[in-house]
Amino acid sequence: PMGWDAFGLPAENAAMANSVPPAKWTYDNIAYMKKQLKSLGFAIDWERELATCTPQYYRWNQWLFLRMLEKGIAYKKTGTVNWDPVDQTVLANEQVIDGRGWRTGAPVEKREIPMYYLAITKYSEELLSALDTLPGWPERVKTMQANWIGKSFGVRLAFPYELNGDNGKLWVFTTRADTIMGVTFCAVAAEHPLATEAARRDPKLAAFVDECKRGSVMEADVATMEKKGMPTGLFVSHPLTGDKIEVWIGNYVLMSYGEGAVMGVPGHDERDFAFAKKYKLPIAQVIDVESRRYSLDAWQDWYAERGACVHSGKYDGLDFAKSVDAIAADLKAKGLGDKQVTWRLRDWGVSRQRYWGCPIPIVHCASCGDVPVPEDQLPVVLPEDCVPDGSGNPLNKRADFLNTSCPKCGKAAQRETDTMDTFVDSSWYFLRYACADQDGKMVDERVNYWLPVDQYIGGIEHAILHLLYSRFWTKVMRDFGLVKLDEPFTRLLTQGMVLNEIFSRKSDGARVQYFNPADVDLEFDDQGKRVGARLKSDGKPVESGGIRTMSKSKNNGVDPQALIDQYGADTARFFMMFASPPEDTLAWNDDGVEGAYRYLRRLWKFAHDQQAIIAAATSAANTGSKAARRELHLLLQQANFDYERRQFNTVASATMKILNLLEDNAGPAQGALLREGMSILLRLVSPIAPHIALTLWREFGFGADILEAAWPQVDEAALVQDEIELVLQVNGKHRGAILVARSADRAGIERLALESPSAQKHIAGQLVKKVIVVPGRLVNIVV
RNA sequence: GCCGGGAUGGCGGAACUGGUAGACGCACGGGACUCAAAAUCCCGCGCUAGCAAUAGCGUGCCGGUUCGAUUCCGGCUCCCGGCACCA
Repeated sequence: PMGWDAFGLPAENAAMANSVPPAKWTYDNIAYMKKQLKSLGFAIDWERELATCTPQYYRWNQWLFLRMLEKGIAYKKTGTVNWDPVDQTVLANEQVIDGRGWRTGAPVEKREIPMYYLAITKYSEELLSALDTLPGWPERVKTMQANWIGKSFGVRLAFPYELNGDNGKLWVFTTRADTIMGVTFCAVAAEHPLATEAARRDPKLAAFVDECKRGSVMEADVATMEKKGMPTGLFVSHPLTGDKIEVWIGNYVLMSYGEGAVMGVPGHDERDFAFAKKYKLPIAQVIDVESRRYSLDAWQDWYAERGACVHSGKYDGLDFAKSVDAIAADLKAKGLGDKQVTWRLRDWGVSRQRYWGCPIPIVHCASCGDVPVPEDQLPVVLPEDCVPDGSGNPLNKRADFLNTSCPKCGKAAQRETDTMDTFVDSSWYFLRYACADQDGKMVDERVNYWLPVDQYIGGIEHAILHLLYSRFWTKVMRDFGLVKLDEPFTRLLTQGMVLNEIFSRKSDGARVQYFNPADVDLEFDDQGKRVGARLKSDGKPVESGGIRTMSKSKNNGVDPQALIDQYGADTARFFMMFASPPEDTLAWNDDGVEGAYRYLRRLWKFAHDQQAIIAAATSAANTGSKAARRELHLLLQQANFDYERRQFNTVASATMKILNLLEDNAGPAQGALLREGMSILLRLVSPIAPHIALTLWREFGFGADILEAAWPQVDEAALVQDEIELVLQVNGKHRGAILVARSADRAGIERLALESPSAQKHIAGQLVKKVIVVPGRLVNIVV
């Protein structure tokens, strides 16, 4: 996962020293990387690195995983997965949703399987609070992470019950303890012990429990499915009143969240309200908001707002904070509850029943149990000739991989065939960059020099999972003494998604085949309306699946190499920078690439046409047109501002405006302006179109390496003007402009404005109520 | 459903803290150059009315604040990303 940007210096290309514009600018990416890495003090043997990075990577993944097991950061427990009852395999979420032509419409079941987890929740507090130490991260990403971690303050409380002669407690968690007197039922997950007990007594309940266990475990599915429930016939006692409360089984209660049970307050929770309406359960108002009228007829949003307790006995009149305090204190006195902080964040299940991924380094022995693979036997590597066929993990069918001996007792044993989530790999690859040649350790001291990453760039789709896992992994490595970092990424840029059209065709049976848009010809009628699409290779029609995120599975990605081959790297880069701000979603369309190509060719030609003039001019003689020079420095100011805020499309546009300006001032009369303008323009455009900028920079004798040149600075003196144009408005409507002296005072400006013919026309004898003057901007006459 | 984001011409987008909406470019139309084409250059280009000057309307929808709203506030609609096993 190297992810190097194609930010190459030009090869020493003979064509570029020529003043004939080359058709393309090319570069040798790997040669450049080697050179750069060497200059940074790395000695990388690239071929060797490619050949060895994967096993090296597995080795340290596995090594750290075993350390985590020792420290209790990694642990094993059962987890719930989506199970395909037809193929008897674990389903990926994507297969559940759209099938990719594999399992569309297949029944889905939940299944409990043993899995390895990483205790990310041990770091909840730090992962949340450390967001404040990341000013270089976008606010929206920090908000998403904070919501995902989901710290909430509430009360954990118990409903006592007696069952088969034993006393038990049904624990629930609530953020709304103030509504406790409104509890009219409790609901438990199908996997809850009380549900199991109820199912044992009643076959109808057993059938319902089975039904609940079918269906997806995905949060989005659970949240949108129809809420169903059944009474268990079991009762618990209200912890404060002692009233009998019936326990229900609800399909919307998840065993993996909180306690696997909830208290039902239909009076003040929208979901409970709908549930109570459906099953004719009592609904009680126990919170009053500004004495509004409560009605059982329909849900109102204010029912869920915080207010004062009513119909709650001794708690009546108390506000949210006071009632929660009082109720928590009373529960505590009875030993039936207390305040508790809970988190939405769950531990990270890293086991995957798939072939691609780092093997989990565990051996299962009949006598010794789960035995870690000894350090000197790491890495456990994958067989390289496995072919996944879509029916389960192929490692299970590989005797050569599966069969081994127990590291403890030496008897025949089996390897774990689950592999690690690939998010494990992406959680620390950036650390390894700083010490890729290190054979003896996971990372070494160089990491503390190079890291954290100054500027990290990735898609917005990684705002939560990848970025949170990386932060967690870094903190674990820190706590193990491997690195001295708290956070992996100082500044973060989240790109918007690049979308493209999806073309597909149903081939044999249900399987869908996807075609890259580059391989598809579009057909239009005489009005220019799209009428169809055909595959270039066989001329037969293909279907459009809409414009969506580029993905490998939908084969709608774009290879920038095609643009580079046709127009050169500078044009490809300039076009992409110009197309939209990096944070925005963009539907891919390369129609505009011709414009970028034209611009760079125009720049190249203009520079050479004016080369003699520019060479003859001296930079000291700023004798050119004052207005033009002011315009130049205004554009430079704008470009510098836009670079600062990373809005590169308007930087590209500023460089176009500068070329337009210089073209308007071509000729010997403006030699000084042209020289200064060209020197500014080349430096501004150099990060976007480095090859052409560097070549022209050298040819003009500005310096040997444009990357070493000082960044252009605005000459404040050039911005000063003697007369200022102010916008003239009457009643807020634009009615022309007036020209005033720089030194004009407010009264003078008002007079000039009122006297101007345009203002006179629109005032038309009406009474002038006031005149608003915004210095340097506008005058607004209110009549 | 929940969390985050978005909506401005035919298209991508611009308008920095409330102050000339549509910069810059694409596409399109007209012209110059050419035997012709390509390339290049010049002009036009939000909508409606008008020969024009100009006037009215216009930043997803409804309402509010303000001398003035793409920008601020309240309420919606639609679209995109994430929702823990695509990674």
